[in-house]
Amino acid sequence: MTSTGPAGDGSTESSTDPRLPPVIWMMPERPARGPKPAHSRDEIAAAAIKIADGEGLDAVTMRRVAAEIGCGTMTLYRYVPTKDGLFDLMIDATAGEEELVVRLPGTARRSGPDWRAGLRAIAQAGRATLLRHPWLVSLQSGRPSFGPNGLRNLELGFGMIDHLDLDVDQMMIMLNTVVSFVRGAVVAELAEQEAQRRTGLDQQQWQRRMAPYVRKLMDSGQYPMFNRIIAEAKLPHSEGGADEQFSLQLDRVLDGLAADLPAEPEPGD
Amino acid sequence: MTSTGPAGDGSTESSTDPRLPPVIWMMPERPARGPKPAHSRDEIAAAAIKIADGEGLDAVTMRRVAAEIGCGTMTLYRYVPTKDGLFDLMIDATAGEEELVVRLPGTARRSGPDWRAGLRAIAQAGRATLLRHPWLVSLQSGRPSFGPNGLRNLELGFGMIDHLDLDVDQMMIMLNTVVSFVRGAVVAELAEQEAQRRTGLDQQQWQRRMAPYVRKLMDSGQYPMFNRIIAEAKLPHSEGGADEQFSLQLDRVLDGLAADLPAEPEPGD
DNA sequence: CATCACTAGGTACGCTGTACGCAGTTATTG
DNA sequence: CAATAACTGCGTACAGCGTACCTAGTGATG
Repeated sequence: MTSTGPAGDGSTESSTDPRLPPVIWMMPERPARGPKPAHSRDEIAAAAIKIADGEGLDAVTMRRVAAEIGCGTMTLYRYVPTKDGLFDLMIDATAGEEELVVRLPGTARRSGPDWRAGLRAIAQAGRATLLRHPWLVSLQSGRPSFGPNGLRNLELGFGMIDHLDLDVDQMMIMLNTVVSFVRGAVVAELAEQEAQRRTGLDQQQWQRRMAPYVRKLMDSGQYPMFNRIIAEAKLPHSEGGADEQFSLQLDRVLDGLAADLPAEPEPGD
Repeated sequence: MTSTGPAGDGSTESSTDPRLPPVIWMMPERPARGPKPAHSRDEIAAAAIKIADGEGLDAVTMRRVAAEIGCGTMTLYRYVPTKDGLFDLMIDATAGEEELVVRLPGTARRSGPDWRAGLRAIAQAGRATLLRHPWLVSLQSGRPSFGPNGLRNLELGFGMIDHLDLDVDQMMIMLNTVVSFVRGAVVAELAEQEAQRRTGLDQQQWQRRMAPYVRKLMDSGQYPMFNRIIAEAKLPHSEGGADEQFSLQLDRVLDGLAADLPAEPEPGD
């Protein structure tokens, strides 16, 4: 029933069970001895990302990635312990794309960078990355990223608010709120185009397929709000509007965070 | 290279291409003629959800679901056009779990329900559902839900803020901000346990596998913030604390939304 | 009762992730 | 310098996936 395995409940558990796939970041990129690997993690991640960007996450198969970098399928397993390890590589590579060196002049609280501008930069960079790589959301949902680039970003993020003298839990709340909002907002933005990618349809075809259903719903008269949305909503159709809408919503979230900070010392001299 | 198919670029596009998988909600649940189907959509969705809850989304295969309801594998395709259609059924079934009939006494703005309490109820219900079904996030990322239950919730949501006399775009911004935040927040909450589910490990095993890597990172001295998080953070370990933290963050988001509303007419008589 | 649209389900195909084993290559060691 | 051990590269093979296609049975309608 449970289908977890035929036997072996693993009664004797050593500290590091060799049966478990290892964390990829624990393995050295260059072997201590033996020939130099023909490929690098960056190259592999770039190839996988290129495929995912162009053909969707489902197109990222071990065979496909191996072909992309020009090696045998099983050779890939010399670089990556499992397919999830490949995903870890992709996640961390996208984390490396974000340029978060927003070392702004610290003017506001205490002495330090402008935390609001810092979080804003994190949010904008995160949104840009997620929009550039629509598949990232589904990968990030379900695995914390502890690769070198992810860790660097984490350090930068906490550095943005370090001078506020909050305890770690409060800092995590601030950052998590922003990151959560960004992820959720991008999910909404991507919902349409991601759906059409999964089914392999372009915008025209997707609308063509949905149109009869949408019309049926509107004619039923049961969904007045839905009718208004279809008839009146301008948001989903304007391209540049999304940036502005995101920015506005982000300001609301930052307002909320600012209101939750302990009373700011009087700025006046 | 593209491997999209051997031939047939589909040059002649009729208005409704029969090659496209149909929208499941367009197909009648009961056939007009012929024998009554042995199973219902609700039953199939419930079976799939049960499997996903218990064994993870990867365990939801057509064969497995068919076995669960006691029919042949291909029989399932009599009820569902494709596996994505099964996912649509699961999504809408979870939408049906949410009890949003929070018809509160309208006291605040104009005459209507308390929009803040309404959005709060939506957020709490959404979070509860997502926590009850960890796999839901990855399904929702990438497909808008237009099933009957989803539409009902959409109508209820817009109904919560209808009396505020906003235009449709502004209403969508409000609702999307809340929904986005909820989804993102739950993703953060679920990250840990979802990761361990994907790899089939329990909390103990996951920590055991990560422990050497975490220790290495801490000993490297390169990540001071990471060190502080591991050493000082109490949040991830306290169970009931998550509810409270979510509630606090949600209040921040709602504060931001309230601040963005047009000036409220003076409540004083 | 005959008809025929429908349901149920078996078989088969191309695809996936990956376990395993073998040959070739190179940094270290005697 | 030669031997060795550790490593890379990769072909084969297998179980499991989604699902196209086909056959047989069934029950409401005429």
